[in-house]
Amino acid sequence: MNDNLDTVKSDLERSRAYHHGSLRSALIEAAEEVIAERGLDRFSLRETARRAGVSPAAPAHHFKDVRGLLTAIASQAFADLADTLAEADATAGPDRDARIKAQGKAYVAFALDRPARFDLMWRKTLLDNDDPQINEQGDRAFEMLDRVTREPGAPKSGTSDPALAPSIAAWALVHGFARLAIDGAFGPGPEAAEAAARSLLPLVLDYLQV
Amino acid sequence: MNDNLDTVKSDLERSRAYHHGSLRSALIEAAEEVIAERGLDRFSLRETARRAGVSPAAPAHHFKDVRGLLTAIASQAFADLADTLAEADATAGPDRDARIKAQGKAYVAFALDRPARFDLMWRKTLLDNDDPQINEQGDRAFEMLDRVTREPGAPKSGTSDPALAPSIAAWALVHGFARLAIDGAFGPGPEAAEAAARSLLPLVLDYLQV
DNA sequence: TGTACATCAGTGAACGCGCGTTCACTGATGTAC
DNA sequence: TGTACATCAGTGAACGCGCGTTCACTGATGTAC
Repeated sequence: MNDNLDTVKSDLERSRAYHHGSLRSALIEAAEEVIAERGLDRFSLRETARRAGVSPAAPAHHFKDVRGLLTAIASQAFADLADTLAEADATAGPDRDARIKAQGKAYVAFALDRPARFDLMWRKTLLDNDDPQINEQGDRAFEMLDRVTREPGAPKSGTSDPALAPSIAAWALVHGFARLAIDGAFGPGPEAAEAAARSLLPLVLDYLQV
Repeated sequence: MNDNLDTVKSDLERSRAYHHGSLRSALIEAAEEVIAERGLDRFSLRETARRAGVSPAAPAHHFKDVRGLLTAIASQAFADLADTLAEADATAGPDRDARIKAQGKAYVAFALDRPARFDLMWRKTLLDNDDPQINEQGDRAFEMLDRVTREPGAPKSGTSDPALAPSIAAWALVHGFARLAIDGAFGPGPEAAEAAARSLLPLVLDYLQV
């Protein structure tokens, strides 16, 4: 208990310290904030450093460059997505159709919850596509969907086109719905997107017959 | 005939002329080239002017600002999309299911044909969303899909959720497929995207039962 | 326990860059008479 | 058909901006003895 108290420093103390202590995660947090507020197009590393209360040269000690920071964020986002889908699946009970729908709703909810971060996940030109982590986490997320959706009877890990088709169909449907909602096709602002996800998505999912 | 010959100038002559004659459309063409080559994130008005062989101040005589130029391009793109869908629909014959599938394939083909332009159409932060033209053409494109897909028997222009659901399902499916393909989810490069559209998309469309 | 020293994680100033837009201008075009 | 003149569509230089990254540096931390 005393140990704990001793190592916990106030924000003030931490801000005064020459060494930040957890700058890496603070930068990630600040960057997500910047993206959420200004959008991916107006993201900047300098602004991120400013928010973290640190000089513009500081991030270089934790990330190779701006692309490295963004890749770390996207990688974590894919990991979160995979976890979210796994949890939705587990909560949905045993019925296959219910599990697919639960994952679909969770996918859209994930996207709408933090749309700017969802943008980043797919803006490949800004990311280091050779990073092993981001690819691993991306695969993990798709595999969650694929495991339930795959045609019953198809080999578990078949990668031929026919075996993939139903999973891709489900993925495309929810991905497209999320994108359209985020991009304002159902009306401007996050409210319209949320409303569409609430009232329209359940109906839409009924037209997917896998 | 002579009239024609007299008014046709060689590229050289035109490039020398103080007045360009058709700078507006030349700028649009150059801008699409820049976007296609460098991607939307690295688009610039100055580079566009450079390609059109004109000073950086020239575009201001034809477009209010960079956003105006991009909006004009996106607006034209939506018009093209609507036309493309209409043509696919007309060519597909009378069968409803065939028409829906034809439009779906045309939608994806349109997106993959010029992915950077497709990006622009949905990058709302870069566009003037109050522009009446872009909204009109966007609506026109969706209505093409909606006209075939709408539940048989539902009122032609019902805008209630249940009436929209099948059309939105179709739209989301093809939009999501196109986005995933463009963003490299089926493999890197345009070849992988084209291959997926060829071999996977027809199978995927079978899981949509509207 | 105290000290010397290597390493680590910051600073802040400076770099060069390309951008969108504005400005006063000028050459070309079109129109009224 | 010719001329005066307004309008149009360009020029090119300059503006201020914010950016990512590099540099030599320094203060703090941790470790070997």
